[in-house]
Amino acid sequence: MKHDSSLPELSFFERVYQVARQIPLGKVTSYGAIAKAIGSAQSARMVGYAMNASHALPDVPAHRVVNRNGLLTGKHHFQGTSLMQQLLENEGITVVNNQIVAFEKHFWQPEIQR
DNA sequence: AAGGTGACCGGCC
DNA sequence: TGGCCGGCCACCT
Repeated sequence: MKHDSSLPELSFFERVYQVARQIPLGKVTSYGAIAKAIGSAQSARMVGYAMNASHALPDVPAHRVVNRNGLLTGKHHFQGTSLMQQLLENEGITVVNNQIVAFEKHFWQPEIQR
């Protein structure tokens, strides 16, 4: 039978964006943490892919997503050579050699989505 | 239309 | 210390 009252499932990308939009100003998280939060812990790579596609979307703070070591691995996907770093520094985060200083202190742990 | 390719991560030498 | 590998899955030829 048709029990089709279920809501349309959000796509993988949409779930990524849903989490990313929650990252508070002045905080950062990692690709892997987002992957885990949407129940797809081993798909960190796809999170990176999704961030790449988030370019045009409003309210997706892609600059607040870095790799597990606090390295700005996505910086080359922003315009200019240091835009990502500057956006972060505007929010009070210090970056040296593409690495966030006191990373743990700024890390924001996404809540598990359900 | 099948296969290569990632803004990754954890595990393993 | 550093490199490789497998897993994941949407895009792009």
